[in-house]
Amino acid sequence: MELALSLGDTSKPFKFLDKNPKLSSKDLGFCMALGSGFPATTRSQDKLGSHESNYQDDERRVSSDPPLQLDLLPFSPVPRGHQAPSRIHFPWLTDNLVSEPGSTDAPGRGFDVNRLSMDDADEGAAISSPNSAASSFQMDFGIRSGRDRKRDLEAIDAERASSRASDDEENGLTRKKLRLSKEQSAFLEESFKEHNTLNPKQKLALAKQLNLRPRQVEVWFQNRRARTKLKQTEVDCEYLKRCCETLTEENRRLQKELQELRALKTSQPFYMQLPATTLTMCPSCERVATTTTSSSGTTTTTTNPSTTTTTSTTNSKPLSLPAKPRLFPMSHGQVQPHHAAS
DNA sequence: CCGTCCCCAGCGATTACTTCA
DNA sequence: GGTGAAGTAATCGCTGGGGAC
Repeated sequence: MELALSLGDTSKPFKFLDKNPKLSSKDLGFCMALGSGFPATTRSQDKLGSHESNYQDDERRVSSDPPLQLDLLPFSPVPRGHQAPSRIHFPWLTDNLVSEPGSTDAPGRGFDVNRLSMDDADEGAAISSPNSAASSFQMDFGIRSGRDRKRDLEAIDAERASSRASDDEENGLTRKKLRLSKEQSAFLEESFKEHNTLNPKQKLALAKQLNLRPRQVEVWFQNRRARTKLKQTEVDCEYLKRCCETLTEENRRLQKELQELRALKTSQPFYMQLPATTLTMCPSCERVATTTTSSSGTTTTTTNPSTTTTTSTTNSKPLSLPAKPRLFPMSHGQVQPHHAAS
C-alpha cells in the first residue's frame, strides 16, 4: 500500500468522478509528487460562470520546477510515467459516479458520516437519511487490521455522533468537530490528486458522492492545500539545507586551493607579472567568468562547455559577490545575469 | 475609461477536538 | 486512566479578482 499525494500536475481534467475505479483493495494507495512551490496566486478560477477556464488556469499554477516525488510507503510498483496510482475501488459506488444536482438518483450514497440532515438543501447537495448509513458502511478493503476494524466501528460511532451533533446544531448548539471516515478521506484524497482546487460543480458532486456538506468538502480541500504547502516548505527547507552544506564544502575546498596557489606564487615570483584574475559565476547561467584586472581596464571572459565570449570594460568593478545558487525560476526584480543581452 | 461597491474563493492563523503513544 | 503531542476539521478575518454600476 502506498500513500501518495500528487501536486505536480494539476492540469489534468477532473477524471476522477467520471470513471469507475477498477482496482482491488490491495492496490489501494496514493502517491505524492510535490512541485517546488505554488505561484503566489491561485486565483482567477472557480468562479461561477468561468469554470470552463479552470483547467487552463491550472496549467499556469503548475510550477516550472521539476516535481519532487515522495513515495511514502511500499506499494505494488507503478511504472514511471503511468497515471499512477490507482483508483480506489469503492464497492458501494455504482458506475455512474456523478449524478446531476437535483437528480433523484444518488449513486454511491452509502455512508453518511458527519452528514447534517437538511440544512444544506440550498447548496444542492444530496440528502439522505442520517441514520441510514451505518449499516451500509461495511467496507471490504481486503486486509484489515484490528485497528482498522476498530476505526470502522468508530466511524459508525462518529456517524451517530454526527446525528447527535446535527440535532445539536438544529437546536442552536455548537456543532462538535467530527472526523471524516477513512473511506471519505481516501475518496477526497483521490479527488485531490486530480485537482487540488474544486469548482462549485465538482464540490457539489463530491459532497453528494460522500454524503458530506459542500462546505465540508471545501474545508477539506483548503486544509489539504495547507498541509501540502507545509510539506512543500519542509521539503524546500531540507533541499536548501543540503545546498548550503554543499556550498560550504565547495567554499572550503576552494579556499584550500587558493592557499595552495598563493603558496606556489610566493615560491615562483615570476607569476607576479601576470594580471590578477578573479573567478566568478553568473547567477543565472552558471557560467564561470574570469575577470582579469590590469592597468588598462578589465576584461571579462565567460565560458561554458559550448561557447566562450569576451567583453571588455574600462575600470569597471569585477563581480565580487559569490554566485547565489538559483533554485527557482528568477522572478522580476531579481538580479539579472551579466550577459542578459546575449 | 476609471473608480467604487459587492460578491466570492482562497489563504493564513487559529481554535477545538480526536487519536495515539 | 491521565497526559502531551500530533493530526485535522472547522472557524475567522483578510485579500484580491472580477462583475455590475
